Amino acid sequence: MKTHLTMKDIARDLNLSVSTVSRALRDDPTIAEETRKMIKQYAAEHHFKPNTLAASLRTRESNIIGVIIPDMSNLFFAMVIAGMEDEAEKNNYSIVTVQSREDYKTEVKAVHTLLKTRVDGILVSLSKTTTNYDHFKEVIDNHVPIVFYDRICTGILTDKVVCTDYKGAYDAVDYMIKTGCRRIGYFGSDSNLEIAKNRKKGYIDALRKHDIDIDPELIVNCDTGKEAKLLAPDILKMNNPPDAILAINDSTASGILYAAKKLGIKIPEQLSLCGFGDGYISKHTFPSLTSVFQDPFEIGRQAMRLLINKIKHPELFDHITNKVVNTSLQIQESTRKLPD
Amino acid sequence: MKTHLTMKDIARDLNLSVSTVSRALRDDPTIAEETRKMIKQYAAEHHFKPNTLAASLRTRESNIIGVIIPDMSNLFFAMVIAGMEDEAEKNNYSIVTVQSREDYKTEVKAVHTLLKTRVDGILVSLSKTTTNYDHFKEVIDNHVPIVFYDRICTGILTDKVVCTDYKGAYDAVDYMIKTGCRRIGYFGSDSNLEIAKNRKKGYIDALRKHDIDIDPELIVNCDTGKEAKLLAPDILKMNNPPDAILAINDSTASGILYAAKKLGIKIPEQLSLCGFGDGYISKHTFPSLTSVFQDPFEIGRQAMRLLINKIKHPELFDHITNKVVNTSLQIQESTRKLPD
DNA sequence: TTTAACGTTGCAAACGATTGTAACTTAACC
DNA sequence: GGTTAAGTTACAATCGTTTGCAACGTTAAA
Repeated sequence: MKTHLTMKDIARDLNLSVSTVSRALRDDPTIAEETRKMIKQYAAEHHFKPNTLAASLRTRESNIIGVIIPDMSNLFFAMVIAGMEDEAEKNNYSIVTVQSREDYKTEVKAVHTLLKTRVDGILVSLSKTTTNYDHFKEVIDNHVPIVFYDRICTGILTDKVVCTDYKGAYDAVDYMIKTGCRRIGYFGSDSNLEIAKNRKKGYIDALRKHDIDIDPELIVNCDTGKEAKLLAPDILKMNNPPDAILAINDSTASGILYAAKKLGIKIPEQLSLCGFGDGYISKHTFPSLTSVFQDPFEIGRQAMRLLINKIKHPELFDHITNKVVNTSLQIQESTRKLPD
Repeated sequence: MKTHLTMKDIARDLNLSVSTVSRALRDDPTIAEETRKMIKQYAAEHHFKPNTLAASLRTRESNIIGVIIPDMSNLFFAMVIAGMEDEAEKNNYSIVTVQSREDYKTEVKAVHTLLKTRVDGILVSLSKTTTNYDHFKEVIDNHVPIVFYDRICTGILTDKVVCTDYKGAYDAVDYMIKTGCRRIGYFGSDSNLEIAKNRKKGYIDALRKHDIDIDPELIVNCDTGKEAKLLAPDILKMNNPPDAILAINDSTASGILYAAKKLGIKIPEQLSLCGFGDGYISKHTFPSLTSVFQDPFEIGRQAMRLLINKIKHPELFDHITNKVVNTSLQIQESTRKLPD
């Protein structure tokens, strides 16, 4: 291994001390203008790259943010990371990502990996199977700032960034009612995740507001496209079928769409369909899918920004912060039009 | 900042020297069984986490792999990362990801970021706009192992992991011909990426093998769904329209599908359609899309495995390695059936 | 009894930066 | 001329590990 150029080398070549070199490179005003320029030029010419490990060791700051992702191959999360990366880069932070694979034990391990890496802060979205939060308490005990995004943790008091799940679902149902739909179904899971609860609540409250009775037969426990393809036909073939369905995510909506088309049901004439998601699937279906857009990129950005603020200005952010990213109903072809 | 427990603390509490503690924790056989056990137990009980920064500084190994991704919100790459993560974790490596956003300058910056981070190795897929490779030469000059994946670099001699783009395209066209198609079009870009060249070559060679003339009118320079929606109608409405199209990726295929359906063209009766990709979009279209599956997860895994091998056993892997991941034609609903 | 060998542990110097403080030079002031 | 202050730069400790080598006690061989 060829060894890198170090400050020591520069100091020797320029007949200076290491501390002077260090200070010059960090623009310390106590170093004479002339000396500083000389050092910087020498460094640039020789492609000097300061050893961040050594600096981190000394300053106790790694400038690395740890991110825990339930499933990296889920496009929503992939885009969340993209947003985080974007914001991190602007602030001179790197990110290391670890997956929990929707598994509690893996999540615990991920937390320990990040703690060992001495990250300056952690961003995390809960795995579907997590119900115990001791590993997060450990993070807090270690004084490592932590921010939850999207799938937040209610069992513990922390900062979080969520999107308006309740309002998104509410608005979607409200919209479909205004287009004339009356029997509106819901496909979603009964998991313990806040986002699942909130979306369902939005659905129910919208119906209530319009004095429409809730029919339990129209509520299906299902949150993937695969399941939806299997479960949708039953509900679509009933005597009094729904004229609209809100799905907890686009994958599920796409599954319902597929099943409906197989049955010859006309979309949106006979059935309005609305999903929830990152805007990817919804563009590729036919007809394109009306969907509550979540803006994962923005969620990632906001979460990263909040975390960096907490790291850099702990005194200003010593309280719990709750950021909300707006969802927006993106009306496309799978829902009826509003009457003029 | 509360300070962490260090080896020094353990040594003091146990009346030993730091070196003994260090050796014991790394299972050095020169440390007496009994002492070792005692130290390990104490460390475990007190949740000791060795400071990897210090260790890295000393050993000059960071156990971090740098990954450069053209676009993290592209599901294909998201899944590649998932595969890398999987393999890295098994070998006790972490990964830090940086995006190039398909931009040459950003890519150069990304390389420097990783070099500064003192990663043990780099995995990279070229941005669409990169034509100069000096930044990669710099990596090699710094003796940092580098492996290209998917979008490889031919301007420089390095290890790489690719999938069988040529064969994938060839087989797809061959299959469509066997189902009776004769006028087969191609939607793809003329970029300088190897994958683009190889897919087009596969398409052309398959036609040649069956003595079908190549009609330049059926070849469209286009590689996104958006463009395809705009460009496809022209070719579909010509007097002598294609009866099949191979698209360079699923997004493009999905765009063509959309346009065809708008025009009332029956899929696959009037037009067979085949894409190329990670198997995600192709499941969500209607009809579902026949597509050359690339297995991004496997590509990521293989690339990571190769890189780690080069890092750990440089003497065994001092030659250029070229790994190939097989593609497979996934026949779904958008292509005609083979005659019995 | 001496010596060699072995099994264990400790000493101290790295790794490459950061930073409080000391030391030096020069100019300015009384 | 002596004192002081400002402006520069150097010294040395430090961050928490790793690791070559020295040193120790014990046992076995000579």
